[in-house]
Amino acid sequence: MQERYDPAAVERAAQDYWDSHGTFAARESAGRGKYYCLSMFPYPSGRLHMGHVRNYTIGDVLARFMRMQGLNVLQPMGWDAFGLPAENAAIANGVPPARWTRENIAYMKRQLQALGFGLDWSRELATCDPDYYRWNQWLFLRMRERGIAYKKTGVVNWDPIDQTVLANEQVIDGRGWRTGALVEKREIPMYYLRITAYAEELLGALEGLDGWPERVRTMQANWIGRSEGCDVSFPYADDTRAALGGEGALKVFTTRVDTLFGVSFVAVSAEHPLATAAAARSAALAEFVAECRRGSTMEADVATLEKRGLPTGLHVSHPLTGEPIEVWVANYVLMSYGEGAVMGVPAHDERDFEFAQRNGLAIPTVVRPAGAAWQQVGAEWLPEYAAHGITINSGEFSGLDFDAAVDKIAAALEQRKLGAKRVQWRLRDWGISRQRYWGCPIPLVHCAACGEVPVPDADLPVRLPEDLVPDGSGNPLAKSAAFLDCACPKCGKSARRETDTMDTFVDSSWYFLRFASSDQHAAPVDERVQYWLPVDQYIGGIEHAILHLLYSRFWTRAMRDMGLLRLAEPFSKLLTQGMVLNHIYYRQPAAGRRQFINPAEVELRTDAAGARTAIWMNDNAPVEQGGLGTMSKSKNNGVDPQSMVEKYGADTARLFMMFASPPEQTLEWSEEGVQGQYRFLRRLWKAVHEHVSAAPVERHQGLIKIVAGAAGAPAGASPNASLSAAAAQLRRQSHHTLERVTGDIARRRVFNTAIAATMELLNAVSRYDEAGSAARAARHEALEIIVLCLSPMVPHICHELWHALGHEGALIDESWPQPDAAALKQDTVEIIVQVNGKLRGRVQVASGADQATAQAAALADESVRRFAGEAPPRRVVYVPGKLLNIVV
RNA sequence: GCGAAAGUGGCGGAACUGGUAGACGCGCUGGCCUUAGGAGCCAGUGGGGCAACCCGUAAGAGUUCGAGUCUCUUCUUUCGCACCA
Repeated sequence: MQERYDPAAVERAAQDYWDSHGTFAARESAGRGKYYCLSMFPYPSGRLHMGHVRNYTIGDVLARFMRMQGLNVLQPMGWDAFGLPAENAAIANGVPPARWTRENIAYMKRQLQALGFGLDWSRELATCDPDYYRWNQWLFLRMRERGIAYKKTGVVNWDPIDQTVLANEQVIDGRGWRTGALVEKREIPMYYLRITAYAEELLGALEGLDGWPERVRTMQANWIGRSEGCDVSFPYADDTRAALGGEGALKVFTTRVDTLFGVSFVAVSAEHPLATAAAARSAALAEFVAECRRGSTMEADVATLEKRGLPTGLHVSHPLTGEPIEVWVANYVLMSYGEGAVMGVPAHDERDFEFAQRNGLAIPTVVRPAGAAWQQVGAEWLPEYAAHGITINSGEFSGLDFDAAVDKIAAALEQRKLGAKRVQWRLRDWGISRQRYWGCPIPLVHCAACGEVPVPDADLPVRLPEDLVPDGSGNPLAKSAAFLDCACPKCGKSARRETDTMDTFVDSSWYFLRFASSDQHAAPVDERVQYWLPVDQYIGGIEHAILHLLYSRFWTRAMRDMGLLRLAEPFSKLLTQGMVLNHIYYRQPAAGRRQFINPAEVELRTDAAGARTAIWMNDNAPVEQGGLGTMSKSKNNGVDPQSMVEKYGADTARLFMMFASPPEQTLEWSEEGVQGQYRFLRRLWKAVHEHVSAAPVERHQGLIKIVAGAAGAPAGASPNASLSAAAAQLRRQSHHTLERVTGDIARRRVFNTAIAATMELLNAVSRYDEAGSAARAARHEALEIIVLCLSPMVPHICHELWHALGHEGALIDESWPQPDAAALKQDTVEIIVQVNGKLRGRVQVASGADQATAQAAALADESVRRFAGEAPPRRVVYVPGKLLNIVV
């Protein structure tokens, strides 16, 4: 064994060993439990970032741990390779997205390999491979046959100068990112997947997902958003009938039909047919509707708009009283939710209250609290006004509580065929059409004679040409004759290919299934999915808590209903890792944009007064401190994992990631912290080196028995009996550490405390200075436990140290040991003594001591007696083995 | 705006089931050592106080023998909001 820790050499050797032995190639084999450990696959942006390193280290720790637990582990990796950044790179550099993407994949794959992740590379896939996306197309066609995929119009961001559809992130302050033109909303035909057909099941099944964080389940439940309410139709009044040229009714959905008698207006969205009709007759209204059509389609933008509206001058009739009610157009009503119209009940809804006050509309009170605290709402809004209560001023429906009022009013509406109770979902169908080049082509052909014709299965995949270079103005597929021109599969006449591609969320909605049968060329999946799925542990960023995970749950069910799977939930356990943060430093010029400065170039100085100043080392002048933020290119605060690996080695990078915070929380980058982990590994190396060079190491079969053997104790005797108190104490700590680490990884899924525990053990080994064969054996055992416990986190150095400690085989093939109960046994325990809940002393008592014994021991303590006084205690609380609280 | 979560020393964090607040690490202070290193070793390090002790987990209230942990209110930060992935 070398005296110096040389990470580069150690890591190369360990990786060569795993590669040449095919250690991580997963095999299906009966009789052994399986463990499918999956980290969310990366977008091949060019280089790995720290978020990836964190994500994949967590996965690798669990995969290696479970492998040592004797499970058949599958840990695959792939590439989420379609998407916008490749097109942006093409616009900037003129490189075709295909080439850019493939080069990025090659580079990032080398980075992943250098980090020593135990991945089965034989199953690697990229979503831009025709072998993969042909099954997207195949599955899409099956969904289309079943009515799961269907066509309707949808709203997109339109850049009028570039004549192109923009993604939300390409809209900055309502303007196109390249042209600066005001963005418009535009309706175009698109394909949708009927995820709402699964809303009930997706919501109900959340309850059974007990391996998922509660907060993710809550977020999904809120996203699906089941609400029970009532449809209400407001028949058109004469003026509206005249304007629209016919009979009809305005339909709204409400969860508060008990307040139906408090309606003082109805509001429709700017896209609603009634708004269009009214706008045709009024210039002011037309202007307002046009204004609502400008700006982005993002809900967050819409929700923060100033709530405004205009009357249409048209009326509808109240379904029960027949009173005329004016129709307004309001910018806060969403066409995509419910019916695109709402009834306004200002007295009992805060938004309607503000709207009515602003526009001088009536605010009739129709509900009072059960306690009769008030009979009429005031001029200032109070949250109580929206609470359920007793109906008033509601004709024959007055005096009812919420449930009764809803039942009676809904029944009355139903009788008149003007409404009925209904469940409404917030969840909308999933629009998958993208007017973009770098994605999976939608396999349809447009024929003048036959209309829209699906591409026959035998002709799949519809290949995406890989030599096009987008320029930002529209979809290059629509300009490529080679792609566009084709023969109609039905009539054979010349036809045109569909140029829309699929949302990249489609690609990622089933890749975890494909890993189980990535070499199957006759079908998307085969029987092997039944062996590997569900994923036992899925790991990824919290930012995917809703969309990706919900789409995957839906897609899996859709495939189940096609008979391709016997599985509903794809992910048994979910770990959502926190973001990686770093400091932000910048300078704000008098005019222009902030200049962000990389934290690696900044030095923090503390002046005499204790104030901390950040200095840019390039010019030795101060910079502004912008706090902490997620690592990103735009804030120039990223740290390149590559430089970490080169400087300290993969093990140090992995160890820091696992030590700096628990996996679900944000992780703050710290160069000093990384150095600390590097120091720890060097100390560990040195401790093993000193131990093995002090005397020859015998070959050991495993742990523990060595102590009894080396001390010459008779077989069957407790190994501790022949040990010194200090050696027995070291053994106890060794096995206690093993117990803690096992629980932390297996049960709690936290690694920072597991690492802290092994650090404590190494500190104890360093302090332990007894000599002799028993002492040597106890020390040897402690070092073996440290190396075993750390091996999932820092596998390279542990691989090497395991050999140094006298083992022939590879550490990764070792099984995870059980703590030795005999080593853990303790005769006395320390309990803390409180007086009135305040800590006043601590005493040693026998392990199973009863309350009287503990109390006597406690009162022998001088400090306890002083606070407890002479009078008998009013109450004594005793928690055996832990604490005694004397209340006086 | 709506939905979700998190606030503990100078810093990252620990305290798992309501029971010793600050494990472990970083930083800092003092000392030692040396083939002077971005090395190693030892000691100290929440605040106040000579001490006995007192105070202390974003702020404020409450439940309890006992609250960082449970409840309510407020503040701050982070994530998501359907075409970034």
